[in-house]
Amino acid sequence: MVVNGQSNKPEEADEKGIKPYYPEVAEFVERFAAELTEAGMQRMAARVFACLLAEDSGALGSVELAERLRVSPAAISGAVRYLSQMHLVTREREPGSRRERYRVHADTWYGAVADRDRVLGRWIATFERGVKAVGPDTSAGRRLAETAEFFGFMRGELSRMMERWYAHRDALRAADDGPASS
Amino acid sequence: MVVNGQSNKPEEADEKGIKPYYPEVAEFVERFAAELTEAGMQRMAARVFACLLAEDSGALGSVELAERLRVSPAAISGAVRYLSQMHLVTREREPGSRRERYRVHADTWYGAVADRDRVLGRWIATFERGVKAVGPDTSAGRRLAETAEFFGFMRGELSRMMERWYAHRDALRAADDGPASS
DNA sequence: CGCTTTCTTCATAATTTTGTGAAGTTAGAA
DNA sequence: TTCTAACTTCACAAAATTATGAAGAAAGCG
Repeated sequence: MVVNGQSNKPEEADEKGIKPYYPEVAEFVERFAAELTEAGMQRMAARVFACLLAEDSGALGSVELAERLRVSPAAISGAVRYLSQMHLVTREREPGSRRERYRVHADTWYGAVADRDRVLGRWIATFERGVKAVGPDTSAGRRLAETAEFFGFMRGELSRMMERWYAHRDALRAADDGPASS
Repeated sequence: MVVNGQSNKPEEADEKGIKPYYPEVAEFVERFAAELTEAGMQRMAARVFACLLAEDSGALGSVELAERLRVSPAAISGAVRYLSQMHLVTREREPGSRRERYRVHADTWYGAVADRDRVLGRWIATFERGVKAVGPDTSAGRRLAETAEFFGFMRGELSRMMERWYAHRDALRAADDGPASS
């Protein structure tokens, strides 16, 4: 039986040409997961997410995730539920297989921003109630009203920002694909 | 000795004209705190922050916060440390008094955005290491590089967004102050 | 039609976070 | 100088989160 699994070697496939799960990759995964955790994401969810980001295929099943993160497969389930609620990961199932795979998309961040949009909506509603509670003509009322206004502004800006990002990204890709055209 | 303090009445100042800590205000505080918690903020910190937002003066000492939140003053300390690291609250001390007060600013959000800026910086660095770890010519490497690019883009956009916000806000204020000029 | 694989759910255990009271520290007041 | 008011730190208790193994369910395979 494996006692503590502290192997410092790749899990499998030493010389396949495809980079397996080397220690440096694990280091990236754990570091970014820690940063996400610090920013408020659940720890396990952060680890799963980082792990998927660093995976060539961008998708893994729960068994593979459990192996890489040295954690029981059951622990993956809750993490994935959280991530899919956040629209950071989607579930997919290859036809003809029971096995589910969890995938990060190239434009994962679109989902995250869309989610932020809904969150902002709730916050704005809460602030509007708050203004009523403290009274609109008080200092606190003005502060809360302005905060609601700020979030509303942000919400509008966010979608436009995403449009600009896509334009920016496409420009980058064009530059990468055909720099020899000059 | 007070046994459980479950009073449903304002803490003080019933008819002073200034609205004290009415139940509706507490409700706003708890609701918004819950939403912030859900978004990843520590619970106690969220409650303190919401409480300050709903306070007319925008500033309170730890004893007052402890009263309003029905919590021991010691619990305030950690929450405030967290909030000031986040640049959501600043400490101030009236000259000639030992008492510290914790304040939210009118433009609290500027600090939050500035903080986000630093966080994004760390993330970008982490992603650049990640690209090295998986290899720049792999799918994962391209995904990580693009993610770093995305965060860099966001970082730039954020500061411009804040400028637009201030312009927007000033326009609103002008409209509020002098709508009779037509 | 039952076996195997894979995910989920559940109860429980372990860990981490959060809250508390008490003691310590510091600044101003008498 | 000594006292008081206020915050902080510390050790420990309470609560919440997270991880686990086992049992259950669902889809394909033989």
